[in-house]
Amino acid sequence: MTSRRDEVLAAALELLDEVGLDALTTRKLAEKLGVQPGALYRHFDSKRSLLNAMVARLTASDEMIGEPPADWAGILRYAAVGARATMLTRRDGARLMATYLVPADETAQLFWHRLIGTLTAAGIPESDAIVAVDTVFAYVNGFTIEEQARDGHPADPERRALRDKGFQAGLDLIIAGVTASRN
Amino acid sequence: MTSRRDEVLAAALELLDEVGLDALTTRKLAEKLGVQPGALYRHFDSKRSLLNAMVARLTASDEMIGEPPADWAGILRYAAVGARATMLTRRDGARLMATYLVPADETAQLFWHRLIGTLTAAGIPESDAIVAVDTVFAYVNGFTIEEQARDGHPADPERRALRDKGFQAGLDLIIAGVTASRN
DNA sequence: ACCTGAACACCGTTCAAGT
DNA sequence: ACCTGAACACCGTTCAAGT
Repeated sequence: MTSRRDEVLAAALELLDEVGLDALTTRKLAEKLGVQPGALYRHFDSKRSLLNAMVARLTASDEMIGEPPADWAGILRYAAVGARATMLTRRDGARLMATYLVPADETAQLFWHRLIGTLTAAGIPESDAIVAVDTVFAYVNGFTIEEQARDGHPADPERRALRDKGFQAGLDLIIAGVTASRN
Repeated sequence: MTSRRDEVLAAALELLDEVGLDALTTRKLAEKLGVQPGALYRHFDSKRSLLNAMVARLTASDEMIGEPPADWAGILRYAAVGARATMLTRRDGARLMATYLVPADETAQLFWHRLIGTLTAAGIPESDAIVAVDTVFAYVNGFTIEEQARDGHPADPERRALRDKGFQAGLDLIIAGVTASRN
């Protein structure tokens, strides 16, 4: 049931963890699959489309742990923590997702709209909700790209715990800003 | 008085604007300089060290326009706007700076410490000041990397004005969060 | 449907040798 | 001090041909 394309994708994600985004080459991927470099182009138009597919795969398997909270602040925090967790599942995951997430991605669009909807339903004006969501995700991207560049993969658990604390603190700051701007 | 090294650096920054970070190759740079590819290695150890030097050059010419404000919120805003302005001077400037800023860079270290000092002098506890500064710069990086990936270079003036407004709104949100967390 | 073989136009980097 | 010439081990991608 798993297509050859899916197997290639799985191998590509494994290779990403092994060598990192900058050293992820189509030729190494072909070697890992026991195949000639050109054979990959039966499954993907280009390296870029391969990387786009890897991102789609990551965001799709974006299983959130635990139940989503009911209040808007909890939901926003939950979404941010979930996005960061997805990025941290793979070496250079944040840079990969920031660079190769296709803007017209349905799942991402839907996700964004639902978040905005949640905040407006809680009484936040739509323009404020958009600013809040965009700010939070710019922060998540910036924070996690820098984190993975500095710490490598996998980061040792102590450093990870420290980064988690720093991330939460910044996230809380932004959420406090949203609350403050509401009055 | 300008060393050959400086000329190479200037050509590299020109080339960056012309082709973008991903297409910036040592061979194109050599051609632009009318020189064989190998000749560059008299001036730089590697492509990476070239890119590091380009970042250092950008951050050094980080002339701030106008006088810095006196209040901590103004100074934080001023620093964030200045960092973004520097990134926007070159195509892919944000990604370049996020990827190739050497962590031990003296200028960057000093800049960071002075900012923290300003906030603590204004009565903000040091741990809060660190969170505030780190959050703001993660935001600046994340926002501007995404902006340049989407808009290209140079961005047309209308889009730029729109991005500026969005950026300011997010920045104000974070600063409101710092203020709120102070009480 | 999937892969091979072979090629094409590129990369970053090294190093002896020239001026 | 700066550059040439030539090489080495790589890249992404195409395409006819095989099974």
